[in-house]
Amino acid sequence: MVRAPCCEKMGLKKGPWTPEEDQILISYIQSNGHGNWRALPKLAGLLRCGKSCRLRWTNYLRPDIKRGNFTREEEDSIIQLHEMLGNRWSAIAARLPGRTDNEIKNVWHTHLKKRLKNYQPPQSSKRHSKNKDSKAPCTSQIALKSSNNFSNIKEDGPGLGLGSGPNSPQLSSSEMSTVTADSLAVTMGISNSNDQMDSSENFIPEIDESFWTDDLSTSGGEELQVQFPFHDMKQEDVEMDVGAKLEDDMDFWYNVFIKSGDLLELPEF
DNA sequence: AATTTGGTCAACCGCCACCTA
DNA sequence: ATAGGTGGCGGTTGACCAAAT
Repeated sequence: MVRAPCCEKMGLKKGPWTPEEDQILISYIQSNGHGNWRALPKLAGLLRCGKSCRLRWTNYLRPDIKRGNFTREEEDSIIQLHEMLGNRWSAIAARLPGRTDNEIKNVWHTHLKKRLKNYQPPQSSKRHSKNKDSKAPCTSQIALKSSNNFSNIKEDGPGLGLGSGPNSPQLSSSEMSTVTADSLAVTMGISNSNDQMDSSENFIPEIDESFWTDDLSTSGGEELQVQFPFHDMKQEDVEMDVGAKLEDDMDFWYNVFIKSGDLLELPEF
């Protein structure tokens, strides 16, 4: 298939938008809507390609866009959502009213990655050596703070919302599809089995797309254990949260038990 | 004061999925 | 079934600015 040319035509302007162009675009969309982005610039009298117009509108001119710095709460939400969704910026943006995927992506790369990087576990911690790869997710404190939320976030389509991101629960997709429980009983625990984390660099298993399922009902009484790693937390924080002293050879995971047949309340977005 | 370095963010690029004929 | 058109997405770039040297 031959790709349609975009912005290749000579005479189409590129680069920053001027206030005049903005005004033209706003006026046109306000009175005509944006039925066809490709046709829009010509109809509106703009020397831009449709793609550029759409981007400008969705990322900057849309009336419902919230300008200004991100609050701490918003940043926390982004971290948490990124933990679950990975680099799916549009999915993250859909959960943050008034924020665009581009904006969130920028904030992630400029602020939040740094913020998380600074969150180093103590050198003496055993898990530290296991997590030498900086690419490994390091936002497990979010799971600690809000493990209940993990079970209640709805994906684009119906599903458990336990996340297909890099730090997703340890479930095979086949297991997951049968455990579309209606509710979660979230418990917390510590595992001291070293086989939770193998010695490979990326010990968090990947979950493929089939992880997500439309099947929200299930019968049977099986109980499935889902584990959230929080290997980057400071040991003392984990101990405080758990309310117990941790042994040196313990790995740091939350155990979440899903009981099928119960009711899972999904938030509305 | 001039230059370099680093951070920020708007915009672009290329790919992909979906829809329609 | 296939080609072409379109919108959407994520990665990347580059202009701009402020701080550091």
